[in-house]
Amino acid sequence: MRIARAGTAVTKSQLKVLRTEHSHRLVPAVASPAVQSVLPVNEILVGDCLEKLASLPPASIDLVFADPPYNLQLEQTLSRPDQSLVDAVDDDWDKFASFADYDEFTRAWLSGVRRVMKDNATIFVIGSYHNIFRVGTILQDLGFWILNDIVWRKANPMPNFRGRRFTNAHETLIWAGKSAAAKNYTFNYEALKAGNEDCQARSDWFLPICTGTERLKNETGSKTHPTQKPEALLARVLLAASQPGDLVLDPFFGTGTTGAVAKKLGRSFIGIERDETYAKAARARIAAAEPYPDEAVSAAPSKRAQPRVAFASVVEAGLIAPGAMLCDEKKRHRALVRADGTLMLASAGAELSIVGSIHKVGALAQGLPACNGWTFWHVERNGKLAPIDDLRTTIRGALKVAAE
Amino acid sequence: MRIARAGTAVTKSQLKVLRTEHSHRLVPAVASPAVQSVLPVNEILVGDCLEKLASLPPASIDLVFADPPYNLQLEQTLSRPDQSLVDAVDDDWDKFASFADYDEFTRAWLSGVRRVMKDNATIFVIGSYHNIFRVGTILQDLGFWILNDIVWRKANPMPNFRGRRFTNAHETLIWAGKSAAAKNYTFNYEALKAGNEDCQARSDWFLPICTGTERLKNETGSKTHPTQKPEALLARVLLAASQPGDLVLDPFFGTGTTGAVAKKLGRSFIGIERDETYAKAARARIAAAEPYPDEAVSAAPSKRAQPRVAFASVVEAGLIAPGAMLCDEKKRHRALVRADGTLMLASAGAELSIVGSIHKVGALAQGLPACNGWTFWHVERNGKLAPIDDLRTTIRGALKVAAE
DNA sequence: TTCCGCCATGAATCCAACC
DNA sequence: CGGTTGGATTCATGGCGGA
Repeated sequence: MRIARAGTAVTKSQLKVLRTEHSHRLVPAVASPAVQSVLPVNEILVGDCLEKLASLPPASIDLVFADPPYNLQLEQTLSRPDQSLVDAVDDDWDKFASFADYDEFTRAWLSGVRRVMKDNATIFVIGSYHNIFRVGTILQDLGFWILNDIVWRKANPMPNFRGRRFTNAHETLIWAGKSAAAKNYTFNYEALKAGNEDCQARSDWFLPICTGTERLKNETGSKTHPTQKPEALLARVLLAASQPGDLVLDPFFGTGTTGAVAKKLGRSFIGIERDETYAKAARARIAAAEPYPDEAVSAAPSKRAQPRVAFASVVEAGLIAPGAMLCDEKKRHRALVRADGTLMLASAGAELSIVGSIHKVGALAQGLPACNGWTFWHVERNGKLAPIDDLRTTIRGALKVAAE
Repeated sequence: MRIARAGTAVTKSQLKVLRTEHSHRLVPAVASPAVQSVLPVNEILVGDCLEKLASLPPASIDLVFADPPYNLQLEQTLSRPDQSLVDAVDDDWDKFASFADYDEFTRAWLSGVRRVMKDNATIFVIGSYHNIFRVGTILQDLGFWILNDIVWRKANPMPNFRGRRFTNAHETLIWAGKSAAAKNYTFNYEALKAGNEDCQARSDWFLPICTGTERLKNETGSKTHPTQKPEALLARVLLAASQPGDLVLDPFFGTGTTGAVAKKLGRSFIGIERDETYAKAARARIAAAEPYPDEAVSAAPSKRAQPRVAFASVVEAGLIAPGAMLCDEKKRHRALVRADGTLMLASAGAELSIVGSIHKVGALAQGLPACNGWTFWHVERNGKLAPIDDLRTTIRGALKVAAE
């Protein structure tokens, strides 16, 4: 049995699961020993995704992680404010002639993946607004059952350089079961809760993007793959929805983040990748990966820093009303609170149009280069002046419950 | 003209936009004065969403906020009641049929909404993983252009009682323009940034759900509407993507959160709601809402809206004399001011014939593809270097006085 | 050795007015 | 309508080199 062979440190409860699967599903699926023997565990299949999927036996996979092309549809170049050029994803593999073409491609690979999933297997697909809605629709149309959509909030996203949209600071993962009937999928609820300060794991995850030494580079020092995912993201996926010894399929393997994390966490993997350059880098990477000690294979609580609070959220929360007046401690300067969280300086007789952040307006009022608006501006409550920093403290108390 | 009436402090460039829209779109659309006169500003249209949308003139709306139904099993507007999801989860045909019904409904109302949107209008649609993927796909298929997907992270989501999934702690908003060609949509970038600690606004928003006194209750104490959205969410939408006086459409008005917030923020609204009970609650709520003071909601001055000033007029005004020398902040480059408002680069020993605009010469001096000459070039005054942007500010001040 | 400043960079559907 | 020009625009992090 390849699956049993590939597993490491299988616990009693895990054994029970394996046994159950064996008796109910694996046996019919692997009636032909010839087929079973070719299940390429911990290997990278280099070639076309659909062909390689078709070569795998049905109902053999425990978990799927898929990072398909996003179909970004970029048409121009983009420069940073310092005139440096953004290194965009312009690879051929991300180009599709139309939404219809992208849909056809998506339907094909998702159908192929669904065939090789065990009935209680689940799938994660990651994407952005360019493609994720199409992926989600097709998942539903094919009979998958969505369990959650999950938001990967990026700690350090690329800014919006032209100031014409919100900073695109997240990507979306869809987590789905093979069908609505499959209720006995793996979800390590207790472990996730224990690793999250005894608080249920939420559908929003806060993680940095992949940079630094984790980011693979080629000989010339440029990135090996344009869209390498952070290992922390894959770790959270595998820890949440698989057990040690499980077999994880990644049909868009790239440089093998899924494989490296699977090895570290005591899972097996099968990767499909059509680009030999990526596959080669993945092989070297996975060979160098060291499995963690068994007892370390559990979710680790993440550090949390003091959350940054915007003055706009103080206004939104109703702690101070638009139109209210602020002043400094000595009542020498006054400013009006606006609905969007900016201030308008109320200078005697002068132009009333100075509008800006609490910090900027505080600095302008005093003629200083900078100012901490939180401590400079005060609000009158019960005849006493209190710094608006007190309002921030209130907000932080509420945030602490849920924010990371 | 309702639109001009509603506008406040219309600038020259805005007037031009209005004129363009008037001549190209509004006039043909409102050929019949009777139709124009019935634009039901600040009213709630009680009835079928599609019918009411069809009664509105085309290209008349500045911003749309839509919170469509997504519970297939309870949705009565769908042409076929759906029992298939519960009873026959394995039946792909039934499943497809019910999704198809939802898709048909979605395509219908989104088409109706698109017709009444001005070309530079945008739309926000909110949903969860049950429906948002289908909404996003249909938005794209209808020609809308997605600008962002936005995640509303809930401060206090309902816990997951079964412990079989991640706590569903967010909802998704899709922000889209009417088409990819429409680039001049409203996005109050600078105000959002100023209200967010001078840091550009991200695609993930953290807000509490609607509870407490904000939550409408009926006589028996139960909630009036099952999915009432928090006003803070609507406030952020309106503050980000509309201007005071703009007309906001909400085709699923419910208990009127959009209308109440629009009134408070100096926007107009049109609501469509088929349930008279909800509409009645909304009317009372909006009547009780108090607008914030004008100066708390007026459009924040943005650099983009400032009138253009030619460097030639700075020279003409005598603020800097022909023959004067400019340099960059680090005194690495020097250029001579010419009487016609062009600069001549003074490179050491090399050809002196490089002449061009402040931007071109700045770019050439640094070997960059582009440069903002206003902030790059400096002039020495009283032993200190000041950017020539200061001179532009002086000119603009004079222009402002002359205009009044 | 440590600290500080400078520089590079990340899945990006990223401008608008004028001639 | 297309080409050209004006000029507005960035956050967090890691690496590196000099002090």
